[in-house]
Amino acid sequence: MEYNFRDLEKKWQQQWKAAGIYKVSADPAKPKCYVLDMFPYPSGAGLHVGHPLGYIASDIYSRYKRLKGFNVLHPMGYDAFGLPAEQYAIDHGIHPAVSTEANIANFRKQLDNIGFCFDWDRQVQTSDPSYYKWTQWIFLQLFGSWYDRAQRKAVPVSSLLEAFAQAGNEGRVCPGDPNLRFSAAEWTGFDERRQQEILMHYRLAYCGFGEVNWCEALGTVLANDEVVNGVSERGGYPVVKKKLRQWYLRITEYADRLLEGLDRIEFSEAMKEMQTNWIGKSHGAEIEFMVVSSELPVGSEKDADTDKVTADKTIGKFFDRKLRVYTTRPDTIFGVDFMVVAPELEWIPAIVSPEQQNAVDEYIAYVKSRSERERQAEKKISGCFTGAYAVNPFDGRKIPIWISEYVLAGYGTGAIMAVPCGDDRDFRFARHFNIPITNILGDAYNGEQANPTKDARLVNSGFLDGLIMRDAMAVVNRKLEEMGIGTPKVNYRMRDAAFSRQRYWGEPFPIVWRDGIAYPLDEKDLPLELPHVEKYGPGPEGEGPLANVKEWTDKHLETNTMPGYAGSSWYFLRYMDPHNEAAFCSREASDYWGQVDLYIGGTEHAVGHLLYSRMWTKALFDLGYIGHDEPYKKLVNQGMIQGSSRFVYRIELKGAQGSQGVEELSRRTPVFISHGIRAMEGTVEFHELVTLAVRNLFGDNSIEIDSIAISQLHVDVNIVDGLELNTAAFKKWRTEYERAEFVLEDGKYICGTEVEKMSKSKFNTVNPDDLVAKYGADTFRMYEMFLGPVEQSKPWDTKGVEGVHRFLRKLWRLFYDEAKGKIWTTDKPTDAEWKVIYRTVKKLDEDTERFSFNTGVSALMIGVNELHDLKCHKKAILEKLLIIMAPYAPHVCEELWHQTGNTGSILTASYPLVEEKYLVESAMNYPIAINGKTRTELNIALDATQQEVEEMILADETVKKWLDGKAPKRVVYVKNRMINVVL
RNA sequence: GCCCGGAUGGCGGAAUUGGUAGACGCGUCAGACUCAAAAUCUGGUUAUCGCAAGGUAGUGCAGGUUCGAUUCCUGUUCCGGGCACCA
Repeated sequence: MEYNFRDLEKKWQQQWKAAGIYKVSADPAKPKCYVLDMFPYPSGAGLHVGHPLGYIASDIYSRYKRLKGFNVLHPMGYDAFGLPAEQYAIDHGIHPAVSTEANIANFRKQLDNIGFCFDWDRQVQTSDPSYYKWTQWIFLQLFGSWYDRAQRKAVPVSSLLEAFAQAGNEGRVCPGDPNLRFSAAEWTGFDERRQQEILMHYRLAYCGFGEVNWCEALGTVLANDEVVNGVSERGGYPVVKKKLRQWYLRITEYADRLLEGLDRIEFSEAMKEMQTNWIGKSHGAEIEFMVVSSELPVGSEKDADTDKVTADKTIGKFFDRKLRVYTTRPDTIFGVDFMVVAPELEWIPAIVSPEQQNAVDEYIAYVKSRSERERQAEKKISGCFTGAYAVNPFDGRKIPIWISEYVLAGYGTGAIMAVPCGDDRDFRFARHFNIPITNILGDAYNGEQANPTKDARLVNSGFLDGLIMRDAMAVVNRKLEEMGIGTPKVNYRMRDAAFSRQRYWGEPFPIVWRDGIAYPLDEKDLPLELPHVEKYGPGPEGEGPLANVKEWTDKHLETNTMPGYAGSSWYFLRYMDPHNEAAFCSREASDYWGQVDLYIGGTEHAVGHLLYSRMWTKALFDLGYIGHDEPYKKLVNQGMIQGSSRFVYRIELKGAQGSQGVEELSRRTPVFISHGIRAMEGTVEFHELVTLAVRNLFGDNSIEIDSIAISQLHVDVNIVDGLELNTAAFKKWRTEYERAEFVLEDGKYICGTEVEKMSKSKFNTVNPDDLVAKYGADTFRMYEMFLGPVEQSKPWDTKGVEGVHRFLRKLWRLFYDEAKGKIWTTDKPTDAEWKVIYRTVKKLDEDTERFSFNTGVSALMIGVNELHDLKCHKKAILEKLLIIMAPYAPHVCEELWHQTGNTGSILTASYPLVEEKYLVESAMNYPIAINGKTRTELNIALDATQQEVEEMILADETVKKWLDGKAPKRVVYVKNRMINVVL
């Protein structure tokens, strides 16, 4: 009986399906375990070998936990709304719902091939109205709530209405407009419009205005992804910033709780750091400066009594507009040499001097064409003086106000005070524009480099002179507050999340507009279904495609749709109760399943999905809909499987005088040169070699080549073996290469190679289906795990898959022999055999528990090898092996489980317990190092004392040789580890 | 530019807490079986010097801490991911 993986895998997949063995339901008698994958976006390209990496890991863990007696929830679904399907629709006229369905069917087929234990009855699909009904419903909860800073939680907006009517907004700072104050009487006096406007400034989901990438030529808003080098990816048209009405989520209100929550969840330190940096909490001060139109004469600037500047109308005028800056270093205020303001702030024109007008206009136009990324990544320093000055409130010094692209309007107040002696970027800016630098650091500043220290003693700093900078902060802050021109402030780098898209393929907002006021739809009107359209082009004025739908606009429905992350912000809850028509998830279900115990997915979601879903969870918790406020207990980040691209090199020839036909020839007959030959490009040998080869190819010795151009082309990795191109397959790959000729090295065509993102356009994708067909699902699963740690990124290489396949056959041969047939027995195992199996059980248990699947596979290989060496074919031993291996290779283990006379699925077996008595050792081979370098080994009892060890060591020949008659300085003896002799 | 990772033989990787660097697998070399091939089995395989015993170097690079560093610290190079409308 042989290992016929194709038949047995198919057989078990069918039987498992028929038996509904992966169906799971809440069972209070068992401990629960919720294992979740980041659900895929069903792209048209299908699944490539990178996708299943995380799925296999989670599948193994789920099966493992199930064997350990847990009730395991392990669902799967599709994140089905998104831009690619819409773009495909625009290009091909196929409705996104249609292409998405087809893609999902394909994904499902591919996933099923691999033998996952998903409970498909719980599948969710974000684009399904029965699902997005609840996305809309949650949106309405966010719209209907505000964040009460006093209680530190979200509460219904209705609570505001009562409070406002009684006490105005006293004690309820308006997050959207912090300076807003009104009394109860004022509130009741406001009309509906004003009241709604104010409420909007409180809501967790609110409407505001924001800048988008606007492409006039395409008449549409573009994603950052679709903008390359400042122009549209499609067509290369100019892209500018445009202000549009947008929806936002007030995630900034949750900033502190998102930070604190990190202490209670198991994310990697790197992930926590990324989220922490993204939230970017900083302590500092907001300071207000007077703005003046021209320089004040030296010596007249300060009023000695108040330390304030008084206006002198003859030499310049003060503007009404004050300059507010946010700084984390108020202690450096005497070192401020210039101010920098974000170029897009709308009040800039009001302060620009006539002389600077043109320069400023030009600069603003330039910045408008630049993306935020470009602005921050730019190494070249740019900026423009406005002609206006701020006035230092303490010494009256006039400070030039500049605009520069590196300051962003969205952060802090959109303006900074620049202290060149203490900040590197400010320093370089000052140097570049020849702005004089004030030294407030004394010796700590060398004039060559900024010094960002907080520990220097301040000089040139008026009333702060002599103070250590870190101590000076509180002093300045107190003074600023006294003078009423500054307040200590906690700032966050994180901005509110833009929550609307001018697109078709997303969830419609359950919002209707009346007289410019947004009203929520009634819950009973959900879902608000996406209308069917024939055309997917944008609407007028940068609106989404829904603005073209008459029935939609007639009802004054919101024409924006929700972004891709809306559906993924709560899907983990829907899995718990996927068919509930009365609620997004019953409290009973969410209380039972609770947090996701293990979440597996890529780091690319570090600051997007993983923050949004945490916020939604917190909001739902605050409102009492669920009982936990962090969605994920533990997160494991799978590495990205990159593609290993292969290249061929086509040459284009220019003939010398008398060989004009060569160009034509090389156009008609594509000639490819091997990688090693290309590497010689530019040398005389190269030219000669190619000439010779071309003469041979075309049978014409008179050919003279003038110049050779080489173009590098991606070639399908699947027709390359290692680096060697299968030239016959290459000719069949594309009709234009049918007549291709090759210039080989050592008789082979060697391809160039590069590690890149796996993508269809780079022809470096490897389809799991092909591997499963060739080696079986079990081999594929184990091979993906064996590649390396799940967390690590690596380029895909199919090369080692044979080894894993061989291992599975070797396992099979423990049970069946090709010639003899059945060889497994019911004999009683020896101690040595027990030792092997228990050691394997123990190691695999530890490895699986810590997600070290690659070493887990290795442990299984070692176990099987050792059992082979022992010629162990005993059922009692092998059965245990099958159980622990079943999570990794479920099909073959299930088959052998039944072959050895077991009834019932191996899935329901229970995990073997280790009998430690077989593993106890009394001695070990200690490595003996001399000065840290291992020189020999000695077998020493584990309970040996320091003295016994020293005696043994000193008697050893090798040690004696190294000691050379001298006594050792020291003998380091670490029990169970090693012994080091220090000379 | 900013934030976060990573770098170990020809290749993927192992070394879980600072304690034998290279487990396991691929590839490759030699051998066994075979008419032959496949499959399978046995042995070698970091480099270098040496017949060997054994020595020397060695975990991207340069330093440091330590009896001992792939592991900790400082600096640096290259590669990957993210940077707010791809998902």
